[in-house]
This record gives sequence, structure tokens and C-alpha cells, in this order.
Amino acid sequence: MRSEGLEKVTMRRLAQELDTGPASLYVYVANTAELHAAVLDALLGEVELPADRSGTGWREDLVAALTSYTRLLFEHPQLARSALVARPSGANYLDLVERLLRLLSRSGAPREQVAWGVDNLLQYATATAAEHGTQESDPTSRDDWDALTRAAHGVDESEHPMIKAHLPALLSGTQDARLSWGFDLVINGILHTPVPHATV
Amino acid sequence: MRSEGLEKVTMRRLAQELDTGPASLYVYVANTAELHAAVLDALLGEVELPADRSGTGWREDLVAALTSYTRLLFEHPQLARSALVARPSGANYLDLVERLLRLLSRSGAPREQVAWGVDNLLQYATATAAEHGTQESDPTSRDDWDALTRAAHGVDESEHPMIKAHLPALLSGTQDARLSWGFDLVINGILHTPVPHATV
DNA sequence: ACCTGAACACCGTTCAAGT
DNA sequence: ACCTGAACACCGTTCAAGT
Repeated sequence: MRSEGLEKVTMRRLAQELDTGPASLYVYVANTAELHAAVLDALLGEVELPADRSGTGWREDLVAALTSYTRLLFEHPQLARSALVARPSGANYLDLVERLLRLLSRSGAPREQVAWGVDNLLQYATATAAEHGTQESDPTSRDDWDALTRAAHGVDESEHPMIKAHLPALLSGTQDARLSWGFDLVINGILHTPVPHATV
Repeated sequence: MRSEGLEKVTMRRLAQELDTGPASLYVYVANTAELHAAVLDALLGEVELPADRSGTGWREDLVAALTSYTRLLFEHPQLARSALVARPSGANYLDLVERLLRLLSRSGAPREQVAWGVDNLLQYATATAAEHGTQESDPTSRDDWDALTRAAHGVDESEHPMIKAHLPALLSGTQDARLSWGFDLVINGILHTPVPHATV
């Protein structure tokens, strides 16, 4: 069950790689979602997440860990999409969650905010990778730019004045700049949003 | 191209619904992603988003509009998943973006923050729907609970103390409570996170 | 010119039959 | 008991042939 350089992780492809029929895989996993979760966890095990640098603040370490995870997902957008609908639960994933909880706790935020917050951080990382992840460098993806981009240029001033006014900002920023702004946004949001009293 | 009660929106299914071959659809759309975007936009046109209630604050109206959009996506998780990887660009979607920009602008936040922020709000709504959207009420989805839930109960105190400590909070809260907390989180994050100077 | 039947190249999952 | 070949029920997309 080693994670080779498989492009599209598929029951049939993996079975072929293993010189057997696709039915055999169902001895180990119940369905494709579980297969993807297992592969993702294996990849997570091969990546060395940056260690917490004792000299720096929790925030930098938190962003570093998230960035590292996101980079992995960016290279496997298919796994990111799977992880979005069925959260992984492998040992390496739990290690990541453990670490994120520890780092975010150092912010001093209440435990409930930390718990719910980590969920949102992981969702943001996963969704962004699913959205923008390198889709096998398809030549069609050149104009596959955000659909908004295409639509935006033909926007009617009188019908959508706000879009027109925000256009430069809507399209500005590199992918990296937006990703790290997004991490900051979610972290700041966590720190500033108490969980409703009744739910705890 | 009316949007009937189609469960799984598929090239072949839709073609059959229209008493023709699947090839015929390629006259109107280039691929499945475009088909899904078109269907989503049509559905968006049939939903009446709650009007801005003049007596209330921008924040309530913003959350109401987002909730309405999210509810629609929850009923069509497949479309949510498509919308995540290829943002729609139909007229009704642009209307939604226009409105979100207008409402968030009333917060007084700088234009760049508003523009980038709306993107994150839409991503959060879409990702949440893709993640938790009613998957055709499959009987298997009863224990399809968050994988974390299953894994969590067998968590080793010494190996993952933070997960153990946060366990109740990690699993607490209804779906609705978490969704609206998430909207608050993103909104608060937008208000507190200036976009980097260089990118504007 | 426009539409589409039929074919191609894939999928996930199941189950009866084999070892 | 464990594994798996072969079949079933789907997919998206293309293209040559028809009107």
C-alpha cells in the first residue's frame, strides 16, 4: 500500500499497479473515499511538517504547519476533494490536528473556540487546495481562470456597480498572498468570535 | 434547459430526460462543469433571496443572504462540489456577488478587504455544503459521521492529549450553530485582517 | 450547417466461482 | 476462508455519419 507516483488514484488503476483485479482492494477499504483517505494519510506521513521553532510565536508556527499541509494537498487536488467530503482519520492526520490544537491554544483563546477553529482552518486549507490545486497541468486550464474573471470583464456598470467598483481588488493578489491572507483571516476570526453559550 | 427534479445531474441522465443522445448537450455546454454551473445558476434564479430589511444592520442581511445560498447548495451537494472547483459565473450568481459586496461594504471595511472577503464567504458556504450537504439520504450516512468522530473515541491520551482535551468541543454544536458561527468568524476575520499593502 | 448514434475509454462495486 | 475474474451499471467525451 505504498504511495507511488500515481496520478489519478483510482480503484482500477491501483489494482492494475498491483497486478490484480479491482475487487481485491475491497478487502482493505470499503470504498473509494476510504482509499483516498488512506493514501492521503500515507502521503502525510512522508512529509515532514516544519517543527515548532521555539524562538518564534505560535502564529508563525501555526501558519507554517498549515502551509505545509496545504502544499501537499495542492499537489493532489483529487485527494483534497475527497478529504473535503470525508475527513481523513488516519494516525498522521490526527498528529496534524493534535499539533494545530496545541499551537492555537497558545493564543490563549477559549478551548471551544480553539476546537471549532481548527476545524475551520483545515476546511479552508482543504477547500482552497480542491479549488486551485494543480489539475494535472491541463493545457485547457490556461483560460480556466476563475469563471468570475471571464464574466467580470463583461460586467454591466448599471447592473453590477459594486462588482465593477471592486474589480481590480477581486482579481488582485497572487495565489500565495491570498492563501496566507486567508489563514490570517481565519485565525483572527477565531480569536474574535466566541462560540455561542448554549452549545458548550 | 429547465431545472426539473433531477437527483444526479449527469450528461447522460439529462440527455435521456430530453429524449436525445448525450452528444447533443455538447452543443450548449463544453463539459460537465459548465453544465453544473448552468443548473446552479438556474436554481439560484428560482430562489428568492431575502430582501435587505431596511430596519436591520448589514450584518444580519449579509448572514441571511449567505444562509439562503447555503441552504440551496445543501440540497444539491453535487453542484456545491462543482461550484467549488469551477466558480459559477451566471447572471444570478453575479447578482448574489453584487449584493454581498454591497452589504459587506456597509461595514466600512476597506474595498480590498471587502473584495477578498466576499470570496472567502462564498468559499466557506460552498465548502460547507459540499462537505455536509444531504447526500441523497443514503442509509449508510448514519455512521458516515465525521471520520474524526469515530477516530476520536479511540484516541490515546498520551499520544494525542490535546485532541482528548478538546473532544467534547470538537464534536459539539448543531450543524446550524456551526454554520452561523462560521459566518461570524469569516466576517470578523475580514474586518480584522487588512490585505497586504503590496498586492493592491 | 446542425444534430446525434454509436463507439471509445474509462469508472465503482458486487458476487459467484475458484483456490 | 480468503481472494478475484467477470459482469453490471453506470460515467464523460468524441467523431463520423446522417438529416
